[in-house]
This record gives sequence, C-alpha cells and structure tokens, in this order.
Amino acid sequence: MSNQRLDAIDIRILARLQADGRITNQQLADAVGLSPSPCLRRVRQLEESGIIQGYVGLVDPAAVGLGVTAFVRIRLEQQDDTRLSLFEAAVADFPEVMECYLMTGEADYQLRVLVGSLSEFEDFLRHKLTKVAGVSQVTTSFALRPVVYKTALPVG
Amino acid sequence: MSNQRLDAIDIRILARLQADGRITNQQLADAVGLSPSPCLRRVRQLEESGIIQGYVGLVDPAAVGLGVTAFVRIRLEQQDDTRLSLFEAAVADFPEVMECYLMTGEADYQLRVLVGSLSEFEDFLRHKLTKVAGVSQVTTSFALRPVVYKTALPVG
DNA sequence: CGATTTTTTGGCAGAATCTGCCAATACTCT
DNA sequence: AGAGTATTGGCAGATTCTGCCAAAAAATCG
Repeated sequence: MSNQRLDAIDIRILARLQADGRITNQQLADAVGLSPSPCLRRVRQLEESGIIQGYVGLVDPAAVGLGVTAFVRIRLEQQDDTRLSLFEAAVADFPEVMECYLMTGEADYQLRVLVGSLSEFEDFLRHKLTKVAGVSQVTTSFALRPVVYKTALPVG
Repeated sequence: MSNQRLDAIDIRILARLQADGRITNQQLADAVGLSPSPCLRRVRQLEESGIIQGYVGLVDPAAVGLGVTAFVRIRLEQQDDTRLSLFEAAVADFPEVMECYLMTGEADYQLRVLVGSLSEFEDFLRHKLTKVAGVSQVTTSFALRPVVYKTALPVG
C-alpha cells in the first residue's frame, strides 16, 4: 500500500486490466510486450501495493431490478468528527448507497443511491437515512437516465 | 441482451463475481454449490445476456495522480433531442468524465469528473465543457474525500 | 570508463484450470 | 406414471498459471 513508480509498461498493464479484468496473463503479457513471467510479477506488485484495488464483475442494474438512481445531498446538524464518523459508518452499511462523498459547499455529503422503485427509495429515506443521528437536511434529485458510467481511470 | 429469469444460484454467482471478478470457475462452482461445468455455462449465459456487463480491474485514483473529484451540474439552453444528443456525445468523449446522468430538477445533467488538480479542472471547464454547444449554466461542487465507492449491486 | 551490484527478464515444468462433450439425473406437463 | 425438456456431473485434451533459475539489462560506484 506504499508509493511506487509506474513506468510505461505498468501504465499499459493498468489500462488493459481496467478494460478487461479477466484477460489472461499470457494475453496481457503479449499486449504489453513482455513474456508471461515478468508480466505476472508486475501485476502482483501492482496488486500488493494497492494500486490495483481488485477485480470485479459489473452487473446491469436494470437486470436485477434496480432501475432508480437518486442523488441525495445531506446536511448534518453539526460537523464534528464524531458526527461525521457516525454518519459515514451508517451509510457504509446501507446496501443502497453506491457512492458517498464528503463535500465542499452547501451539502456535507452527497450520495448516489440505487433502488428498485420510488417507494423503495421512500423506505430508504424514511426508515434508514433520516434515522441516522445528526442528519438535518436532505435534498434528492433523480437520474432520468445514465449517460456515462466508467470505472476505468484515464491512464495513458 | 434479453430478459432472463434469475434463480437463487444465478444470484449467488452474480454476488460472487461482483466481489471478485477473477475468481476461478472451480472456486465459484464450489461457492454456489455446483460442479464447474454447469457453473461455467451459467456464467457464460449471464455474460451473453448482458446481465454481466464485463469484468474490470479497479485502480486507485490517487496512485495515478487523480486526486480531485468534482461534481458538475449543467443546464442547457434548450432541451430538444438534438441538443441532448450532442451534449451526451461530447461528454462521453471526455476522459475526465467518469459518470454522467440526465437529471430531474434544476440541472439537466450531473457529471462526476476526475482530475489531478484544480488547475486541470479549470482546463477541463474552460477548454472542454463550456465549449460544448448549448451549455448554459455550470455549477461545481468538489468532493473533500470519498467515503463509499462500490461497484457491486445489492443482490442477495 | 569499466567492474560490480542490483534489477528485470525469459524459459522451463509441474500443477492447476478451462472447457467442450456426453451420459445421467432432475424437473415439467399432461 | 411417462414422455419430453432442461440441467447437471464427470471426463480429458488443451490452455494457463506460477515458482524457480540462469541470462540479460540497468544502475551504481570507484
């Protein structure tokens, strides 16, 4: 999990793995111009150093009945460390919360919430989010449609 | 890319693959209580039907110098189909734009933008985003810190 | 510059995994 | 119960993985 200098080959490895997390080591080695052995070693190093955080399968939300994306901006009553930690622990446990950021500006936090329907969202608001200690103001906007969703960072 | 009924085993397969996109088929089969062969067949079907959209490696943004997350809300001058399509095509080509949603409410679009520094963000705003035809109002909030970032949908 | 150390690479080989095929099992519907 | 359909498990050749070691490349230092 420490610093590490990334050379041109590492960058290409990252680009490839971001595009296809199941590429075989042989294909990857071929793509970046190495033989399998040093290629695998580089990948392992990138994994162990935390630069590669993991590999995941991506599932179509609509296919599993999760068609509603909501963005929720939240103000807390107070912003001391304890309140922030409490709130963060709470949202981290909500399966509906896909993203959460501590923010500058009007809101303290912004959430991206994924649910199956508006009534599920209401349940989430009424029974979960507003029950968290310290939550003062909640503002919701809904996504009509996703336009771009990427996980691959621009590298190279 | 068509509809498909998901049974309990499929759900468990999806959960596992969302948690570890490089799990071997044998481990996966074991975890869901099948032998490798039918397990692989189910995975292939989920892939071909588009329920599994793909597999990706996740890279730490800070490790590649991308430490600034900005949320940008955008109003267009007009909201006819042509303008929307034009805007969407433009943002899809910006490597900085990780997410974009067509929104209800005040803003027409909301973007999550990932850059290395505030000056890079200014470049993005001045030379890219505001140059897109039809963009009228742009409001930015910055993330101080990511709290939750998940790709795994709640299934199971 | 040349010699030494350090780092990185490529090839090898046994182990593990993949994956298509086929017979056996389980399920469905009348 | 029985016919038909769908799903499963086992098998085996092909592919891939992955640790080890010697060779090559790069970096360091006198």
